[in-house]
Amino acid sequence: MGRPPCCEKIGIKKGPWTPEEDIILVSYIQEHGPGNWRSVPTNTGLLRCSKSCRLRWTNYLRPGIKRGNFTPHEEGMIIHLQALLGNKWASIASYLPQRTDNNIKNYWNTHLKKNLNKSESEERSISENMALQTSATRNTINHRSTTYASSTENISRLLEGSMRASPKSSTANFLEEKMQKGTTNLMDDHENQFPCEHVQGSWEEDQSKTINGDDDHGFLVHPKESEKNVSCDHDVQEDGDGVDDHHKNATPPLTFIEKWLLEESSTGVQMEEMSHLMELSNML
DNA sequence: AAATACATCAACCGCTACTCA
DNA sequence: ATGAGTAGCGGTTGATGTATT
Repeated sequence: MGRPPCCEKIGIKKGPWTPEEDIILVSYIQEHGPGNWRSVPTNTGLLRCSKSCRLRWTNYLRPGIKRGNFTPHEEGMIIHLQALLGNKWASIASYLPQRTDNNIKNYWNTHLKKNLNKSESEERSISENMALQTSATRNTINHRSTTYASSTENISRLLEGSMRASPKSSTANFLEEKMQKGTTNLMDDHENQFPCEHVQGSWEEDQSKTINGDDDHGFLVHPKESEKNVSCDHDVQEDGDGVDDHHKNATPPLTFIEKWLLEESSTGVQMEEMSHLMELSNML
């Protein structure tokens, strides 16, 4: 028979989220943690379906999301993981915890796929392709310098706007209070309030490590700073999703991957990634 | 300066997987 | 064992911004 989609309910709003809605959602998740999305619209009064709330959080508001330019290394990771895993964007995203699956998917479709096809037609080697793609893509995206480093930044910005525009809501007060207390670093709260077992997916675990690590706390990291942490602490969770039957179709050029990773691994970070990739390749 | 084409990405849709009663 | 409900994933669309003519 089939259940009607939740979004077909009357009165459910669609389209772009407003700053006010973002604030409400963020403050609710601050209080209750992500999960139980069904109850979010009910408890917040948001005229959005649970799905939309979840997507908004995971793709945009979630702490630790890095926006803007993909680094050459990230590009390389995506290209090779795509070759390895196919269009398993969520799995690929688990290797790049600061990027969302949606983000990676978009980037692949708009930049990498195109360049890859072009390159393939020129019958170049994969490593040569990577160099080409890297420089080409950098040229393409450099004009877009909107590095939207963290969701706190987003929220504080929109908060500023909404506070100027409208009388303070209780949620706005809640957030502003946090900011003024110097705990703009919502991630501290996030850590306190979202213990790892509460959060789902691989990101949160990766993220909690990233957040706990070093001196920056993930949330208010300067874009440049956060870039330094790209692909650090990739404690990839093999939750089964990452390695599935899709791989059977893939014939990954593992030697290239290994070679590339070795070449790239001057930072040492990639060694860990490589070991994960090797694990994957062993399972194929 | 205006019109048009192109690029980007947030958000939606529909499907599958998973959980639980 | 089964079916309903929910979460998550991947493909696609549409709004918006930017470049080009």
